[in-house]
Amino acid sequence: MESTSMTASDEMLSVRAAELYYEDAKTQDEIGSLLGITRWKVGRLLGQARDHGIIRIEIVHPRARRLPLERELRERFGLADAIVVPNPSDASTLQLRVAEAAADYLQALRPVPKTLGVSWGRTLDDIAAALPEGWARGVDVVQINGGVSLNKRAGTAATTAVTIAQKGGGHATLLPSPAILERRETRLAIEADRTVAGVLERAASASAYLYSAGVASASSVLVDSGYLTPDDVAELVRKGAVGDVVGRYIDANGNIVDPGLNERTVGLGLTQLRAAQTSIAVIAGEAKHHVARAVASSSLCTVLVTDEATALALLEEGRQ
Amino acid sequence: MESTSMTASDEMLSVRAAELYYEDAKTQDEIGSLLGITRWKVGRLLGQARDHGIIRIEIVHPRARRLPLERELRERFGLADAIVVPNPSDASTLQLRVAEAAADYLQALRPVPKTLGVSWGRTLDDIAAALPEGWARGVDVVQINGGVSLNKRAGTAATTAVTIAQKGGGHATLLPSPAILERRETRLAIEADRTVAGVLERAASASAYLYSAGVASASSVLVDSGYLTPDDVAELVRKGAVGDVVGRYIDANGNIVDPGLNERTVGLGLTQLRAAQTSIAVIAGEAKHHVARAVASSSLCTVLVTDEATALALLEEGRQ
DNA sequence: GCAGTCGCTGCTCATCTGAGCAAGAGATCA
DNA sequence: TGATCTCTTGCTCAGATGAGCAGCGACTGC
Repeated sequence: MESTSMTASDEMLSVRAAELYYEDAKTQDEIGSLLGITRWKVGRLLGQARDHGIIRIEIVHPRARRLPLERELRERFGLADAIVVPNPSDASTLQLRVAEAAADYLQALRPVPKTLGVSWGRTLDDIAAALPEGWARGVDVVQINGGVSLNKRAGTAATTAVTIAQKGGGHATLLPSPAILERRETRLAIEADRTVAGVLERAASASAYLYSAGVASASSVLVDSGYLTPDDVAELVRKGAVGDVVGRYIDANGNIVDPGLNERTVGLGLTQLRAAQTSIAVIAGEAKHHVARAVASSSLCTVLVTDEATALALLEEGRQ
Repeated sequence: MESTSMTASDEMLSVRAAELYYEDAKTQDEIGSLLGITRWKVGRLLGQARDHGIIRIEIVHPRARRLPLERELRERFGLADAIVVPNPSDASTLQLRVAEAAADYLQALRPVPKTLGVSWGRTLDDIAAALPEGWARGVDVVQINGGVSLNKRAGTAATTAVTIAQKGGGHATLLPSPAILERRETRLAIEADRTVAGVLERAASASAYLYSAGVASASSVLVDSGYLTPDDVAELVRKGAVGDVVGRYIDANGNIVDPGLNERTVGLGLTQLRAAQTSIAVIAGEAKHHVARAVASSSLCTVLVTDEATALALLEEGRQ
């Protein structure tokens, strides 16, 4: 991306050449004689036109991706991989598109994970639905954070994990515990329980993780599920929370906001998540820009699946 | 533009190939081994992607043109040439862009016209302004329809012609007559006058014409100039008028709407205009779609300079 | 079951295109 | 003015690409 400025006449020639080349499918040679210049000059003009952004090439397809952005994300945040899908004109389908992309990625992931640790939530549901039957041959699934149990959506978390496992030809191991308990001691006690301890152990040794992130707001699933009150969340936000990852609230730097609350939360810890070989975060949408930044910049994930607008927002800051 | 449908898997491959080719600048060979297919298959997938409109290439530049649309216009309406400029995001600059394009075209017109017949109006003013000093060496300009004289913009018509002539190194011949007279006899009398007759003769023998078209509405320049009342125009519209060309109102088929009025109008007749070797109509903007269609489809011009939206509207009807 | 047809595949070959290089045209400075 | 430097230009050459063709398999109708 050179920023060499062009003379006005060269700019006009560039435009004419670009039109003849891309819209009229003429060869550079033909364009040369048409414009009275050599074919090499035409090639250079086209190059300049590309550099100056005069020629815009877009791939219009719901399943398209944005490779240049993916590369930038990888480089900027030191990710192993990044998946960026274009924002659909209809914003309501965005979550679906991203889920599809995540499902695609999961299916193509090599080496195929033996055990996949998953969180739960709306996004994970969508991914589970988007995965095709037989997306893998024998992938076991284990929940990495406590499930929903006390609200209307009871069972959803379980369904998600089971669906992913079934379609992947493996078994699901559920974490039979609330997401957040009222006292630290209770959490220690339940984690000491043989069943729960076994699941957590499995979770800790999973070969890959798949999770999403929530926004720190009153509409969070954790509030919805009754684990937290809107006031609790407001307090967390006051302390700097931008969102939650596997049930744990983090600030813009990816640090735990409320250690006390963290101590009452059941499931894989952020440290374990950070140590993972492969951890896929699926985070998309206007509201999640902040959490996405926190996750990406604090090494909480090795792979980020997101949308173009979020990717641009992440790359915006600190671009010279 | 083939309409061959693709299988879902080929479509996905097309998209991936297009991304790798256009966004990642990989060779078809590399893409082939990456996707596990031969490079020829990659080439074909890219071809299909282009055919299906998955790959959208746009040239982003105020002076850009839309060559494929120009070709379609030429073919559909049997034009000698067509110039289509992209619609700017800021609609207020559209007239300026089109005027620039018309000026460019005029400057590049070969053979260089010895005498150029021009009408007057806002669009012609803009073109005159857009023409660079010395756009031609010795092009004489002659007005082809009666000028504005009785309104605030008096003199504009003259200025337009003079400017074009001066910048082209030639002289301007003005038509010293009102656009529309009150009685047919007066028109005959004034046209019989030696001065006027001489100008009209010159106008009739011009080697090229440049004119715009007006919309049939109360905001027309002819109303503005006091030649017609809003009621007159309303009546014309009732009779089927879509707009005016060199002061003469035509219907959707390019026919004179009111023969009586036509008989009172001074200047080149539509028949003469239709017989011209080169007649350049510059018509752009939402409001002028109907006149543009009438002009293009009734052979009133051999060259049409317009904007993308208008071109699309013209091509829309009767597309199978 | 079998010939005919159609569409896809991989190939050859000619053409197109970009990287890199040497020469020339200006610009700059002493 | 002359020397030097920089930017542009036209070129060579190798690699990339598209057109066209023969072979293959699948499907169809008898």
